[in-house]
Amino acid sequence: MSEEKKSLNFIEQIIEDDLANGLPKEKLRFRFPPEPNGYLHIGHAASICLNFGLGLRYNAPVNLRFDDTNPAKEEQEYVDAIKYDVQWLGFKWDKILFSSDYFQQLYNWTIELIKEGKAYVDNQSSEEMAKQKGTPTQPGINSPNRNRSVEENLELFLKMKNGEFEEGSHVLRAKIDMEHVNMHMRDPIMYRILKRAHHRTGNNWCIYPMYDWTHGESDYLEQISHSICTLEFKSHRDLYDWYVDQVFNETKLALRPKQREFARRNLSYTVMSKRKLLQLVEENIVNGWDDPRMPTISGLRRRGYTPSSIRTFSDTAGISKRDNVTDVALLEHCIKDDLNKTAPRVMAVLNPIKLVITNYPEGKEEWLTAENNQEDENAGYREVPFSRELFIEKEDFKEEANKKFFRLTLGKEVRLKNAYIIKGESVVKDANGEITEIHCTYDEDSRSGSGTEASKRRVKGTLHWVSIKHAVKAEVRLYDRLFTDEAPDGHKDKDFKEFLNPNSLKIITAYVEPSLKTAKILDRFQFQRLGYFCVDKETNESNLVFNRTVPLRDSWAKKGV
RNA sequence: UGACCCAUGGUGUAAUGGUAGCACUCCGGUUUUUGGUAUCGUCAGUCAAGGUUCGAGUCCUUGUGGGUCAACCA
Repeated sequence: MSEEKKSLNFIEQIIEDDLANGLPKEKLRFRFPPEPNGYLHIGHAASICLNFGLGLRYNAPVNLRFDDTNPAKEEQEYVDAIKYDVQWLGFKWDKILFSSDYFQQLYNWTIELIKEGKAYVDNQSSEEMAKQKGTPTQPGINSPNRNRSVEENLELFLKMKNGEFEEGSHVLRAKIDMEHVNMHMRDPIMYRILKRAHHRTGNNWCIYPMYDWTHGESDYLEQISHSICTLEFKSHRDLYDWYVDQVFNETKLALRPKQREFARRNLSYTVMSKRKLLQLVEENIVNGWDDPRMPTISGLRRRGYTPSSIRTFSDTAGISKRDNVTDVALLEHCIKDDLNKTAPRVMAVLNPIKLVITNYPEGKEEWLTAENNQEDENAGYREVPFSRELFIEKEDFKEEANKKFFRLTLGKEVRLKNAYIIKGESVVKDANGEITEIHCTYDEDSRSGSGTEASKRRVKGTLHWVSIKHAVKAEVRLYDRLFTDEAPDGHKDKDFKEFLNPNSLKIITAYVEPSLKTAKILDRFQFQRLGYFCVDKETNESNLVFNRTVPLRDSWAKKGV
């Protein structure tokens, strides 16, 4: 066997270079650092698969670290959901950690920085400070408070910490360079006053460190070798490095973490920003974070996506540094490919019309053997009931049709899947001319698997069906893309909600074979000839609910039009 | 009137100075008791102009296009 040479992505190349330049392999360590202010989505999955994938590849630990420095937005509910999603995706973290674990250490370091004259308290309004900050093309000017004495800074900062000042009245700033070409280096804020309870530290603190002053230091404390984030943090890298430099102590913690950036993953026909997803939830445009139309991990799960399909998608899409919009067709391909191999086949009729087999004895019923999954030889068989009156799909019958219509018409034969060959004979119509029943006859010797000559006859079409007497009613939710535009938030002068698809959810009543009575929440099936479906969490004793994960490819419908 | 990042088929990615490849999508053929799957095939790409080199998608220069940066958010 020749080993396949898999090309490295640019992050792996950076790591390989570092290893080649002397970084010991045992020092490799990664982290996935979500802020617990919302649910994880398919874009996060890219980051999760990247970081945990690196951990697997190099046999290195990966921490799950919650970046929880803003109590105004963060909640325990999100922490729990994120933990669940990461493990559901199939990854194991080394340690579960919180930036808030480092508040005291951060505070201690801050005192040192103030003593070294590298940080100062500023009590100007945010408007004043913004004015002094300059613009990307114009340098800023120094704050009048920039040269407070160390003693005064220490005293003011202590008062900030002790809650003696109002929110917004004072901040602590790093003293770097107001003329720096990088805006982030113009005396960035390190601490602000927030008189709010934190979901973990309660009311212990009323000053909270900012992201930049927390992230690199957390990486450093955890000795993360490669801190991988998205592109918009690129310009934060100078600050990241500056902060790490301030506390770096080779004898205590020898490894200096390295921030590297990759492009976030976008998906066509949806939005990925947490703010916009939150808006969809709060305005009840969708039914919660786990609405099956949402690109969240929980939404995809409820829709019927498997962890493996999401991992395959992330790996296949890859990573790079350029803006991208990945075609949702790739995601759909990944789930279809997975489910094709694993999902049991069943019969369900979504749009029923009655079919009567006139030469089949009234009152007779047979239990026919059906293969669960011809792609999986271990999947076995089940029994499905057959009788004189069945439901088939309305679309599977036409009174008259051309040669390309491989379904039931008057005078022609088709096979009923797992059952008999039938021939269309006549129709019954109501006063409006609508067909209410189709009458047909069956060939008694043609039963599937019976081995008779008649059973081996080839007919052009095969239809799925359910026995009316035995069928189980089920609610089926048919989903379409949430937006009608490939990039709903890619239009400068239009709100993304203008592109909402009014038909993204259609609820119907369907009839399914009785074996489905015992289906459990999250069980996935292929409704033959229709698509993949998954049992919804709202299923109960009296109401069986299915979500359509994705339809089967339909090359007939495409040509049909 | 700045700095930084990016530019390969419709989409996403690979080629580490040496045959532009893979996957998805689209389209067509074969097989099929799912118009599914499988399988075979077609179409389709290096932003532009210069330069270096025996040789450039790759290196250099200039241009063009896109993105990021001025929250007491992360």
